[in-house]
Amino acid sequence: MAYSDQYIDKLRKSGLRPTKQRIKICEALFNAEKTFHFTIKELVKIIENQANIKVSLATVYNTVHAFMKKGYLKEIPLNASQSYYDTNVTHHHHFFDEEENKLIDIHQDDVDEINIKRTIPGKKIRSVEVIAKIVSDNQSQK
Amino acid sequence: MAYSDQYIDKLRKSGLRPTKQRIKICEALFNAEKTFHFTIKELVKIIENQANIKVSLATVYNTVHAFMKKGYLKEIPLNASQSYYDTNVTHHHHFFDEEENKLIDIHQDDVDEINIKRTIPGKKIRSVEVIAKIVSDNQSQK
DNA sequence: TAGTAGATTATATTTATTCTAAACTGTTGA
DNA sequence: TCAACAGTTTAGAATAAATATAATCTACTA
Ligand SMILES: [Mn+2]
Ligand SMILES: [Mn+2]
Ligand SMILES: [Zn+2]
Ligand SMILES: [Zn+2]
Repeated sequence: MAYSDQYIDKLRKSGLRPTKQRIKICEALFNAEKTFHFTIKELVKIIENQANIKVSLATVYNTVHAFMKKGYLKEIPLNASQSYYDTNVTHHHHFFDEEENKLIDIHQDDVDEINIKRTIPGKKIRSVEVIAKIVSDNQSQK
Repeated sequence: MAYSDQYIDKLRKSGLRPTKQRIKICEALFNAEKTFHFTIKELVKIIENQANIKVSLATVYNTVHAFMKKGYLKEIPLNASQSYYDTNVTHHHHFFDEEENKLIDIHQDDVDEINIKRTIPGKKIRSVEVIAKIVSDNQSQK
């Protein structure tokens, strides 16, 4: 299993023991062709579908938090009651489709440099993220 | 009470009955010199401090939602477990101080126009908001 | 001023997330 | 090789924000 080995390495290098559960979660998150956005509930479903082993909910939460701390996942702020996570950890922005409750990546290059002409004394900016909320365009019917 | 009258008007014009509770909540939200950000828990505290009448938690939630629907409040997306609300309903951006868990307004004029060179077919942009996360700057000691 | 739609309230419920503490397992070094 | 142990998993309990319920109350109007 080439993938497993790769994840075992990744986990070991991160100081995380490569357990069955964590390797399974790595496969669910990082085997995908493309990066994607997910909630914990959705991730649990993905794991169940690819299931040969069972992973408890607490472990899913623990692992997602551990991976965030290591920089393998990002949390996306949305005005929802549940957290959204992103396997794309590069600096980028989002459309949020309010009707379908779906996040769409906007590549950094697709947004002109954001220049904030204001500073807070003693503080520095750690990240700058844009969320553009989108809805159906019904004007374009004519 | 000039303020009360003003809020009674505002509520009536919005099709909301001007109840004692709603007027009280208007006073808590809109008497302030400056706009501000709050959580439900904080709003409940503000009301309690200015208290002459009691307002139940359910009514606070109901009223905040009603005011949002009318455009008197905005919800601010943060990766927190509770919703933040804003009495500043103009288009603006935010610093989020991750250490103090505090939002700071950035006036629209303090951010250069945000140009997104990408569209989603059949969708239009409803809003574009920037969140800049800030942390203590310890490099600047020298 | 009575009737009614709308509003408030205490309380129960829902649901995402975190905590607990017992059982289990990957790692290490003797 | 394997015992020991720190790290991990787990079921289930706890927490807390938010919403639902349904009985009571009240602002409005005719
Ligand atoms: Mn979290
Ligand atoms: Mn809400
Ligand atoms: Zn993304
Ligand atoms: Zn604001």
